[in-house]
Order: sequence, then structure tokens, then C-alpha cells
Amino acid sequence: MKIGELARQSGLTAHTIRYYERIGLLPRADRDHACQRDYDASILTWIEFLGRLKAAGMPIRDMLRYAELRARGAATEPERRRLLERHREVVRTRVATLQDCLLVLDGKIAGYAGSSERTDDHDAIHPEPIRDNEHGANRRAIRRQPRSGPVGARPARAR
Amino acid sequence: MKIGELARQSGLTAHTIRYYERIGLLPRADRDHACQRDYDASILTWIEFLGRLKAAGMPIRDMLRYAELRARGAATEPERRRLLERHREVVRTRVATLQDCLLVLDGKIAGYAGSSERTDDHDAIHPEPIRDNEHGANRRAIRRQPRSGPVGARPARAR
DNA sequence: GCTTGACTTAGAGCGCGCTCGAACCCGTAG
DNA sequence: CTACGGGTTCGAGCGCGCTCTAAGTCAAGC
Repeated sequence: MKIGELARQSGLTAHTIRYYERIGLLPRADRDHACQRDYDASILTWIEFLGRLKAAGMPIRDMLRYAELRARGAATEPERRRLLERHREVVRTRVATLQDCLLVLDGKIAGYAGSSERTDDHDAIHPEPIRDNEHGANRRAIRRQPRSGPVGARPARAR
Repeated sequence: MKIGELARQSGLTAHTIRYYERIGLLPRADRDHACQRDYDASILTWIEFLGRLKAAGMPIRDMLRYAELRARGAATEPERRRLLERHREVVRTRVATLQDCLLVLDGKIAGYAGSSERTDDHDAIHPEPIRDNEHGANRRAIRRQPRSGPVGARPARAR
């Protein structure tokens, strides 16, 4: 299968497939006589799985880590497992956050009762402080040091 | 309240607060005698709500739309309501997707049974095709034309 | 008077995940 | 022989949401 066909079947673009190969998410493809990528259908399974991880909000660097472990063979299974378990927690947290937000939205929408009437000030529904969870935590972990910082609330932000 | 204090109380950085003002998410702040921003505590309520929308994954341009409507007064309530309702659907979809992914992760993790044994090939669990929903749909809607382009499949890309 | 520290602006830079353009190569059909 | 519909590489560009720097102003405390 050539790259165009794989693109069609996987739902990625050829550009993206090459990009994924470049960064190591996909294995270096075999080439045909004319040095064009020639894929085995089995790659679809892997792409499918990557799609799942992506849909689950896993950052590419983690998928990369998984891909590397996978390439290193069966000995890495416990670690792969831990990786997935860790991400499962992230997803659970995210689901919880979103459900929380759904409640807020519901409340807010209910505030805009019938379709008009009432003035502008139902702009204050917040069951509990938000304090920007998870992706914050993820992102920040990568970033530069906390400039020792201005006190209170902020340090909590993982920055 | 000056910007530093607001930063502390809101959990945003002063940089971010200015940025939000610049793009219109926050109203232009009043200034004190020295032209420094001087906030009323009530702004916290709005920031809190923005935080909610953000946690709900609403893109800034939609928050912006909401902010603009809000600034235009009570007459825009029905539209604000619709905006929130629309986003509520997005969030619901997202929750469903994530829950789906949780199942996949569970299955996958279960596949890495005890902690070792078994070879490398439980890399194929996918209840149903993914076909990259929602954010895809969102993003793409914004982008350039299909450039009439190189044929077939690509234009069709709901992607 | 001088230092300190919080503020001001404009604008550049970054991390992420693609996405695209340019210039070129190949094989097949007409 | 030529056109064309694929493919190739390299590297630049983009959209998002910040994040930071530089250079300057100001007020309070020593």
C-alpha cells in the first residue's frame, strides 16, 4: 500500500503520515523499487491505536515514549502499562472536570430562562473555585523554573 | 485592586490578564492616577466564569463572542444562551469520546495482564473506528479552501 | 537623592501539532 | 515523447494560547 492509499484508509493526510514517521510515531516505512513508502496493512492497527491515544488527549511526546517502548520489545510491557495507567488517570480527571463544567453550563443556561426577560447579571455561577487543573500540570512540568515567585495561589500552579 | 493582586486572586498571571484585556476577553480596566489598572473585585466573577469556559474547552474566539454579546447588554441573552447550549453539546460529545477512550485504555491495560508474560501483539483493540470527531470538525471549518486539489478522497475529508 | 519593586507598553518568542509549498523524481497512458 | 498523477525531501508557516523581554514610569522607604 502506498502512502496515498494509507492516508485514505487511516484518515490521516500523507503529510501527517510522513510527519509521524519523521518524529518516530510511525516506524520507518519499507520502500518499493522506486523508494516510495510501501505499507503493510498492519500499520493501520497501530495508527488506529495512536488515534485513540490522541482522542484521549495524550500528548505526542507520551505517544512517542510508548512507541519507543513498544519498539524495544516485550520487556517494556510493564512500563507501557504504567504509561497507560497514568494516562487513564489523566483522562478520568478530565472527564470529571468536564462533567463539572457541564453542571455550570446547565446552571448558566437555566439562568437565561425562557428566552428573554431578566437583566444582565446572572454571571456568577461557580460551585467551587476552578484552579486550572491537569493540562496545566502537564504543560507546566515541562517549562522553565518558577522565578521563585510572587507568593500564594501561584506557586500551586505547578509552574 | 492592582493587577498583581488580581493575578494572585484569580490564578492568572499579570501577563495573561493584560493579554486577555488586549484581545477583548476582559473589559478595558479603569486606571488610577498613575495610569495603572485598578480593578473592582467584581471582575473576579467574570474571570472565574471564563476559567470555566476554558476548562470546558471553549476556544478563546467563542469566549470572545460571548464577551462581546455580554457587553452589548441584555438583548443578546438569547444568543448567549444558544452559544452556551452549543458548547454544552460539544462538551457532552467530548465526555462521550473520552469515556470511550477509557474503555479502550482499560482493555489495553488488561491486555498487559499480570505484569509480564505474553508477547508484543496486543496492539489491536478498537471497538469501532475513530474518525477523529469534533475538534477536527471545529478546526477544519476555519481553514482554507480545499484548493480544488489533487483529486478524490481529500475534498471529502470531513476530517 | 537613591533604590526597590510593582507597574506600563510593544512586540518577539514558544510549544504544540500539524500543514503546506517548492522543487524534484517516477511510471504509465495516450 | 509528453503529460499527469502519484510519490519524494526539506524546511517554512500557521493557529492557538499564552509567556516573556526590554525599556521605561512611578511611589514609597531608607
